[in-house]
Amino acid sequence: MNTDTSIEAILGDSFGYLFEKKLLKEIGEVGQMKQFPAQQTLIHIGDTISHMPLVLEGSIKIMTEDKDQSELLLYYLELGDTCAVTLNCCTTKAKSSIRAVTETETSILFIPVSMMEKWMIHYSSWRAFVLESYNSRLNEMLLAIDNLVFNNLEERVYNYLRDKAIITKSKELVLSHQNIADDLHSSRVVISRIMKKLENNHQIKQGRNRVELMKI
DNA sequence: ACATTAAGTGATT
DNA sequence: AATCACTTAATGT
Repeated sequence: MNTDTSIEAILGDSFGYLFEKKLLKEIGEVGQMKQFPAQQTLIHIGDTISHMPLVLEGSIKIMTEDKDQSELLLYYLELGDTCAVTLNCCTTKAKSSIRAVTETETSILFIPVSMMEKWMIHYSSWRAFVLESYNSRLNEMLLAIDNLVFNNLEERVYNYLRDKAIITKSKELVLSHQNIADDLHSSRVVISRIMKKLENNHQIKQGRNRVELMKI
């Protein structure tokens, strides 16, 4: 899982159908593979980004943060994803406007910005990948905004739990009401009441620091 | 046994 | 829906 040969293997599996062999080889040569445990902050707001991440394993939570440290979840990055906001930061040398935290154990391949500019010019498959990725990130954000504006908190909480279950590939989640409140920019008390409701409607079962989804 | 942290509840805005 | 103040329950030392 951390030898050079398996970087190639993972690359082939995840991106083989996307990129030509020559580009895959360059990615393998230039990319730095790194592993992170769950719940590790990778990018703080205000950080300057020098490398672009390609997610090979696990998932990453992308969120905004305001002055009082309260957060709002924007979207998740999963296998084969890259961060659109980072793409922007890379090309314009701007500072990060988001925070990135690993949600599960994660393997990431870091690619220097200089390389990605070169590839944009020389590989149409790379260009297509970057544009596609930018597009799907934008769509996910639109969904998140839609959810935020048009759904009540109860639906937002349920959607949040469902998404989390999908990402961790488990119906049993380990998290506190406070965690949910932070991600959804709400308060613990309110979440507790909503969770009670969901439990009474047999949509979830819950205990201290754990939630089980009944349907998926 | 005691302290700490998570979750539940009624009242108020 | 948020905040406060307080209770109850679960866990760690």
